[in-house]
Amino acid sequence: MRRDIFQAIADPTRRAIITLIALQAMTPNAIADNFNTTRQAVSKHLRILTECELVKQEQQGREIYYSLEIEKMKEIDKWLNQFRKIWEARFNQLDKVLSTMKKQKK
Amino acid sequence: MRRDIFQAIADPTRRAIITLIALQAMTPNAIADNFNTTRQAVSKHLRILTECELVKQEQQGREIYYSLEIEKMKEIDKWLNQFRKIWEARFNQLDKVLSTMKKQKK
DNA sequence: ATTTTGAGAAACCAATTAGTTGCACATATA
DNA sequence: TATATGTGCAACTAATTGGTTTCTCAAAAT
Repeated sequence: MRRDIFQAIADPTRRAIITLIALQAMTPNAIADNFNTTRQAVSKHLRILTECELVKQEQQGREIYYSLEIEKMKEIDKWLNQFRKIWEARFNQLDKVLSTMKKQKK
Repeated sequence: MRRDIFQAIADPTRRAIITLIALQAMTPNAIADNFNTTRQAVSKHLRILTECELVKQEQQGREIYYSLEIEKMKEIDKWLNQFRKIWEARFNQLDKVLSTMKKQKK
């Protein structure tokens, strides 16, 4: 069962977890407190996020702190890049149209 | 059945379709030729992509041309923005300062 | 006018998913 | 030492998913 980053962020709960631990590491229990679900369900999400290396863990006594592997998020950004080129090209075209309109106005 | 853009791009075939029609509109049959699957399966993917407004269609005789709604892709970029701030901060080596502060907090 | 082609919709199926409950195990705390 | 707490894992379930096959309909081609 190959885990994929796009599949990982497809679930709204997982996206919320990602946002939650982006700035500070948290334990599964602390994370679960923020959702209307059980700790075990959160644990499963964390496992999926860990499998695709979006999240790293740090054991501290009997607690495990989970935090975001921010570098991995860049992969989405990288995929988006091909489309960014397109929408920037469109914007430049619009820019040309607008400047042409301005010239005609004069 | 609420359609969500993140769920839409979770499937690898759908991501490939998006890339395929990003630059030029294509018919379902033409799209299906590029994959090892039936036209009907592609048709289902296109329905999902249409439902979340990632794709628009243009009828031309009995053919239907599908093309990417590039503006919608910006929503992913918008969501990524919160993390972009973090990785840019990390680039400025601010992360070391922050993690030191967190440890002292404990 | 008949046949071919392009396409969506419905019914069905196997696989996967997100969630639950119950368990085991290690680490704190009394 | 006995108990409470934090966690992961396995088994199970209901819902969803991606795919196929079959059907219908409309537009082109013969």
